[in-house]
Parts: sequence; C-alpha cells; structure tokens
Amino acid sequence: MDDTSDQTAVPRYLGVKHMIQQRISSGDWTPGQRVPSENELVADLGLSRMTINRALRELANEGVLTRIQGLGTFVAEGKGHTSTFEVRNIADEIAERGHVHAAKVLVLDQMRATPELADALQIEIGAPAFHSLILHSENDIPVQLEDRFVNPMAAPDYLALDFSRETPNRYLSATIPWTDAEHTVEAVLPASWEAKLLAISRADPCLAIHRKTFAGSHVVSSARLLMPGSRYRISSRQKAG
Amino acid sequence: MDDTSDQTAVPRYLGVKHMIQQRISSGDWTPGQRVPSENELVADLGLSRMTINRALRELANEGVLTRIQGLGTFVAEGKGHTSTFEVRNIADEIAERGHVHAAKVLVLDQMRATPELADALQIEIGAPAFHSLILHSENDIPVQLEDRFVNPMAAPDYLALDFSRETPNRYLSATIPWTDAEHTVEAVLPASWEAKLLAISRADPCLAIHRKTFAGSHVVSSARLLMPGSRYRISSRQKAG
DNA sequence: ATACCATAGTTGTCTGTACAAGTGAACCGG
DNA sequence: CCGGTTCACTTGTACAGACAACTATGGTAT
Repeated sequence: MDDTSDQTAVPRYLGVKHMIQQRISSGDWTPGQRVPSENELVADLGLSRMTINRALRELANEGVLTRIQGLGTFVAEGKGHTSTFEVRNIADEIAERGHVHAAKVLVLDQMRATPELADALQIEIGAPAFHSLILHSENDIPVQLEDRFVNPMAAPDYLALDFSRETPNRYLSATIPWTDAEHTVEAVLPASWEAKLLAISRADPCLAIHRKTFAGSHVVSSARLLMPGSRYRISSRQKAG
Repeated sequence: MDDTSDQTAVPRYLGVKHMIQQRISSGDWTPGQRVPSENELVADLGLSRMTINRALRELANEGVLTRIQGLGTFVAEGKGHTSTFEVRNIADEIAERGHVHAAKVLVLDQMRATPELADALQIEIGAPAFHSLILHSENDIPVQLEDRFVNPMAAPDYLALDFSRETPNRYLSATIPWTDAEHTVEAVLPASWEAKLLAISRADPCLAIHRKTFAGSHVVSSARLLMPGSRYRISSRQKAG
C-alpha cells in the first residue's frame, strides 16, 4: 500500500527510470545535459550495472534520453509534448464494428506520370504508373474515397488484382513491407466529382489523409484518402510513459 | 549477405527478433499461437536466456508478441496496419519554424458546469469549472482557436496565470502530468463566431482536435483545438519496426 | 607543428546464475 | 465428488563478470 516503503513493490529498474524522469521534469537535469554514467549510477544507487543499463536503455528507446557509445548519456532535446494518433486500415475498422465493408473499383489502369506524380513517386515524367480509384462503403454508405498511385517497379502485378476482395493497403503491406511512411492530415472541401461519389454536399468538410510509403529509398505508393467529416473521425487513446 | 553465417555482424538478440518476425510474417506462426518458451529457444539457438529474454521482451513492447507470466509467449492478435501521427504543442511548432507565436486570451473565467461539460469533466452539474478561450497566431495570422475547460480540483490556480506567455498545454503538462489522453480528429465547418475570430470564411473547412487528459481516473482538462484547413495540417514521418 | 598511438572512460552486448511470481495440471485426502 | 496441496513450467527481475566497440584526450615520435 505505502509506496515509500523500502520493501520494493516496484521493480528496481522502474524506480531508476522514475527517478531519472523526475530529475528531468523538475528541471534538475536539462535537455542536452549529461547524466551520470552507468558506473556512477551503479556506485550511487548500489544496483548492478545490468539494472541501470536496462533503465537507461528503455528511457533511450522512449526518446527521453540519448545515448552515444563512448561518450555518455544525455537528456534528449525538447520534443515537447506530442500526442500520437493511430489510423487503421478502413476494412479492419469497419469489420471490427460488425458492419459490412464493400469496395467498388472505379478506376484501375496504367497511365503516364504527370510532372507532379513523377515527383511524388520519384520516377521519370511520362514513365508508366498504376492508378486506382476505389470507393469504400460501410453498410452501403460511402465512407472513404481512395485515390492511389503505385510505382510499377514495386508491384508489377497491381493491375491484375481484385480490390473488391482485398484492399490495396492490405495487399501492398503484405507483399512489399514498407520501411518508411509519410502522412499528412488536413481538412478540405471535396471537389464536385468527389462529393458526388461520396454522396455528400460540396460544402461538407472532409478529412484528407495523404499517405506515402517507402521501401528503402524507393517510393512504393502515394495515396489520398478522402473521408466525409460527418461520417469519419480519427480517435485514439494514449497512455503516458 | 548470408544471415545464417556464424560471424555475427548483427547483435544476437536482434537476430532472434528478426527470426521471430520472419516466422510471423511468413505465416509460419499465426496470431494467438504460442511461440517456444525462453528455455526452448535457449536450447534451440544455443544462446543465453538473458539474450532470448531481451529479444522477446522488446518484441512484446513493440506489440508483436504478448507475454503472460506463468503461461507463455504468444503472437499478438492482428492489430492490422496502423499508421501513427504526432501532434505537437502549437507554440513549439511555430517556434521551430522560426516564426513568432502569439496568444491572445479572449476568455478566462469561472463558470458553472452545464450537463455536457459536467459529463466531460466528470464533475457535478452546476459545479464550478474553469474556462479559457485563446487565439494562437503565427506571425500575426490566426492559426488556432483553443477552447479549454479545466477541472478546478486539478489546477486551482488556473485563473491567475498569464497564458499569453505560457500556453495552457505547457502549464498543465508541467504541473499535472497526465497519465492518459484521449484524442479525436475531425473535419468541420466553423461556427460564425469561430470563423470571425480566425478571420476565415464560414465555408472554410477546419481541423478540429478534441483532447481530453486524465490524471488517474480524474479528468484534468478537455480542450477543442480548431485550425483552418487552409493554414494547418498534421504531418509525420514514421519508420517501420 | 603534425601525425600517430596509447589509454581511460563510456556504452553495447553476452553469458551464467539465482530467486520471485504467476499459471495450470496432477495428486492426494477428506 | 470436492477441495486443497504440490509440482513443473513459465515469465519477471536482479546480480556479477567479461569482452567488444567507440570517443576524446593526451603523449610520443617524426
């Protein structure tokens, strides 16, 4: 019950982590400043080096500390307070609600890259690129318009797939695991043809998520997901470290 | 090149992690299935238990595995493909761009909780609550309208603070570290008074972030951040594990 | 003065051992 | 048949020691 007692209800490595985080949040240790070395902490706290090491390593993984071999351990710079959101595959999300997901393939063809597209996919202007336009619906109500461009080098058989059965997202992440992803979220008004497809008014605000995935230095795919603000929202719950 | 070679260029615990992730992604081990115990892996791979333990523990932290003391280690369920976003403190973000951040306090007072607010803050209807309305601007252009309600029990001195110097976000997270946070992002059209304050048209779509922070089971604060879609977007870059 | 080298101190990893704590099944006594 | 106990097995934590890899500094030889 009493947490200040000496009988350690909490693991020692957690105690070390808390101590360090308190020193940082209290302003005692400032960003960029060096924190005591493992051996110093071993001597100060009377714990084994493996225990100290685990505490410091986990704090480094969490972004609280920065460790440089041969140099020392430092309080990580700023990073302020960040809140994280998670965006899931739309088909999974709908299925989890117990609703019916359907995808209508509106466009699935090959095209020549426009200057902007060539820049986005990091290919030559006029080079071939795959394009798909898919309307996702939940219980027959359209909820997402997926406009996607794919690098043919990454997925040569893209045009032969049946995306009414498996979403491009799922196919791509299963066959070409990405190493990096870039996201942008913004609020926009739909173009007239987009509003028509989503069966909303042109004045209805939409969430637009732009997602670009990389495999190494190559661009795999660039997609724009447009969702009516009245029917979709991103939610998440986060625990502090 | 050959990963089965004995000259370990990569640390052994990383090799174990990769081996396990490959078994999972290849479908060899399916979600929910039990993976070999630490002792079995020790015998199979000829490594020490601490090395195996580190590999399994890190994979569990990353959400790939689920470990239950006394039972075993299991492949984590689905979780599909999630993409994460990070939303930072607006003042930090503006400062990082080298621009000037200014905050204008429009409202800062005490009020009696309406039924909805009482529900949001988990207090009694009619109980006192603090309310602040702050307009954030970047180089004199309004970029965010922050409408915040604070639980007086959590921050009794809230009304005495000068939020033109320090944002409520920074003050609250410094004095009352939250343990949980709940977020929602949606696209909306601004109310007429909101459009007026942000100096935009009522037809301009906005990003609305609703953030609710908890300290234990108590609600600390509930805030709604409204940003013109034309002037703000959330971006992030993510690395795959 | 410059280039090279040795060295102390740091983090990174790995091993082997030990005990604690939790789970489930087999076992035994009533 | 029921209930408690014991036992094997699991993960969680902690320790002591060792070597490797890396960094900066100072000394040394040129």
